[in-house]
Amino acid sequence: MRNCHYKEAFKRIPDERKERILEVGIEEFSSKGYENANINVIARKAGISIGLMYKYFSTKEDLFLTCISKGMSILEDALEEILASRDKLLVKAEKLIRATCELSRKNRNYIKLYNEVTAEKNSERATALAREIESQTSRIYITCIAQALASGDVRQDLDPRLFAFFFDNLLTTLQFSFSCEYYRERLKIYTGVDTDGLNDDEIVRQLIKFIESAFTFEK
Amino acid sequence: MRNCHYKEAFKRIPDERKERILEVGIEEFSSKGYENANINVIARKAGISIGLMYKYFSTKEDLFLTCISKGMSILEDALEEILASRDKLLVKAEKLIRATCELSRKNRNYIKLYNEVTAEKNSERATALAREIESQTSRIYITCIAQALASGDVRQDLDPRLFAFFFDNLLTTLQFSFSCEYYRERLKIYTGVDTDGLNDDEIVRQLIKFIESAFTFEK
Amino acid sequence: MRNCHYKEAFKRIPDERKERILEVGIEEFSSKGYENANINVIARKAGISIGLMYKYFSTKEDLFLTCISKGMSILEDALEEILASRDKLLVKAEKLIRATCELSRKNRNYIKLYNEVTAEKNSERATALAREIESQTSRIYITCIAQALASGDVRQDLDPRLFAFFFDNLLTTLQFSFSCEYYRERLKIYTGVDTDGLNDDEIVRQLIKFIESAFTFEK
Amino acid sequence: MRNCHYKEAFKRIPDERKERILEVGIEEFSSKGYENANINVIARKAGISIGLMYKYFSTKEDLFLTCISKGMSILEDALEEILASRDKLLVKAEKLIRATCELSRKNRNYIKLYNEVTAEKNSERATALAREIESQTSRIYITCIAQALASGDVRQDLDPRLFAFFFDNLLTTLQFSFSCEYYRERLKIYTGVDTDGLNDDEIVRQLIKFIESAFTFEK
DNA sequence: GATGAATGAGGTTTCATTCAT
DNA sequence: GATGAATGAAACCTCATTCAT
Repeated sequence: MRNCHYKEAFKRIPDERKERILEVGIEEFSSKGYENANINVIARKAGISIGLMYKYFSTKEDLFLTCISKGMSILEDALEEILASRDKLLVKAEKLIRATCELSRKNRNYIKLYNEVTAEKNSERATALAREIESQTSRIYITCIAQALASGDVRQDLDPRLFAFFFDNLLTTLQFSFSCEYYRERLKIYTGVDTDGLNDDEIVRQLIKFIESAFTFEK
Repeated sequence: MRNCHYKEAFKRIPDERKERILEVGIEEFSSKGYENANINVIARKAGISIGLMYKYFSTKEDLFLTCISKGMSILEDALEEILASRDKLLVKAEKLIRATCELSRKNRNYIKLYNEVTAEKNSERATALAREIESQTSRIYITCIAQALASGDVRQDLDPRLFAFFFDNLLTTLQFSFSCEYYRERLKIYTGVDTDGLNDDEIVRQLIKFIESAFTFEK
Repeated sequence: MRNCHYKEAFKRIPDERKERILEVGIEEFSSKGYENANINVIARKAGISIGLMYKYFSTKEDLFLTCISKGMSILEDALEEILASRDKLLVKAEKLIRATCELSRKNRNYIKLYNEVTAEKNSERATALAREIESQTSRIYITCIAQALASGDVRQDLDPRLFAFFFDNLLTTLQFSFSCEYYRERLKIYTGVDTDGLNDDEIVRQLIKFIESAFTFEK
Repeated sequence: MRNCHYKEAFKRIPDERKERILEVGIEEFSSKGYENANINVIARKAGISIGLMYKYFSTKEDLFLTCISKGMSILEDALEEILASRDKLLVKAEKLIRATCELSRKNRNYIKLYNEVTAEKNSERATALAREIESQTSRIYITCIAQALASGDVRQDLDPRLFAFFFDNLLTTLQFSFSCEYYRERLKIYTGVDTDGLNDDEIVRQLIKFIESAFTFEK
């Protein structure tokens, strides 16, 4: 995440206030969606005046983008730590899946915000956001798999880019399935169990099985 | 999809007009999102008065839901035909993946509409929509895998419900990756190639590999 | 009531249908008020098409006026019978009061309609309505009192017109107090008892006392 | 009148502006009725934007209720002053009648607003309004008559509650007869004279006679 | 820097009335 | 005579943004 969507003034205020504004913003945007979120309400809940809000952010959109920056980098950081380890691919994968479950339970707001972003209709904004959010993670995923390929740890005819893509697709939907209303109900329909009542271990185990050798005869 | 969200009057009009209204509605909702879609614009583009629109649908939301019903049942029908075949699981899977690619290219609007639905923030509506949209498909997926399990075609320690879930997750994100702005850019970031320039065959082949024996040593 | 507000076509239809249309109209106008009544709904409830409604009445207002004509003449008829009798004034008054109570309990709709009319804001319409509705009754009241005056039955220094006016004021508010929501609650506040639980006899007796010699020393 | 129907922001503005908004509102509501009054017009005439109007009042209804509060308390205050005096009952009554005439001529808008309220069709709102508006006045009227009863100033077999009710009925209709279109024409029909041309003294004198010993033989 | 009062365009929804069949 | 589909003006209300203090 490089682009910065706040004004100079926002940089100068105490971290605590920064934090409060963005937390309230994330809460509002993630629970109501971009259109239904109300910037006047966000200002009030954050304990600052609406005038000051506009000293910090030029538009509602900029506030939204700054909230996203914060939310996404928190999510990224958690996963990148794991990706940076020297574990073998499947071990990393398992750790990532487990971390994804935990992260989703703890940070529903951030995930919902991410979900909101993925539904962006405006082409320009969507493209810019995808670049901001997905570039780094994708690079790391691809590198990991490429390394596994080089060291002969995985089948040689796989395409690292597409496999990284598929794997991230699974993690992404898993996140949503823990956090976002529609996906939560969908998971419940598939498993027959409420998301909150699900056993993470079982999901991790099955997902590992799935990517390890889904739909193949048992050996 | 059972629930019906239009009024009696809508049932009585010629199919051609029904079609036009819903097509325009789907175009508007999928390109701008629910909040930014404008019913007056939809009415005008569909060539009817706004008053008549309200003779057909009680609220903007009902029009939206009817658009969704139409869009989703078209998508479902295409996939269920394949699911009903007597092919072996992996063959079915391949057909499904290929059909998903084609469907997504041809019906971007419907997929975008589905994507809009998955981002629904209102808990009640999200739950109701998930039930309407996911119930039948999930049941079929689960049944297919359960049958494969019974006939020994797949590894015996998999959970049919979770595997169906994971597989559908892959199809869903694949759909989005062909149709929705954010996901399209994300796919481009992963593959390095613009979605329109992608070779479906390669994606199908790699995805089959992925679910067949992802992350396992080549034999 | 002389003026007629319906079209030729309305005259020609069977009485039963006339009756039904006006009854439904009275029900709708009296329960929702003129503005909130919906002529399309009235047509549907009366079992005729809206097109036909406009064959019978040029405008919503004309339907309203015709409903009023019907409602008011029913109320008038009941009272005029009493007024036409040869009883002495106080006897007539008592009969009128008692009849008013009964009438109000039985014909809440008509009274509410009358109440709606008395709140008419448009000066022209208000004037025309008052003339249509009040002329005859007022004339009879005045005549009665003038006759009582001539025969020495009442104090000689009263003005028949004003006394008729005051007396009718009391009857009118009494009607409203039995039928119209606001006035019903107001009566409850004054008496401490719900209108439905009130004893008509007591009201009649007290009202007779009131007009007979209110606020004077007992002899 | 206790309940408050405006927002905090309305409390904070200068009295002059408060006054202007409510005066314009009362003018609009009383001349057109609740349904036909237009808040955008009220805002424009009051010299404020519609947005600001909604900062002061949550809904059209709340603006209406606040207008009523103002109008009714002005009317109440004028009468309560008289009621609080130590005059004998008939003296008080005469003062009240005379004040009612004057008040009605000077405050036609307020009376018309009150008239609008008395025609409220919605049961809940009607009940709430009656309680807000009638409770205090009724209590005072009843007390006055009860005191007169205790001191032997009036006939001993009257019911204070009903007599208060009847007396207030006369004052209420008198008010309407000076202010509201329908009632004005009705008064003209009864008296033969236009309301504006009426001599208040004569009305006061006759009404006092009416309540003092209506319909009784002269002694 | 900080405030919050003020703006006003724009969207959803209603319903009296028309008119082709 | 009878139908009811169709019209479209108009009203309430929201909220991003500005700016005087």
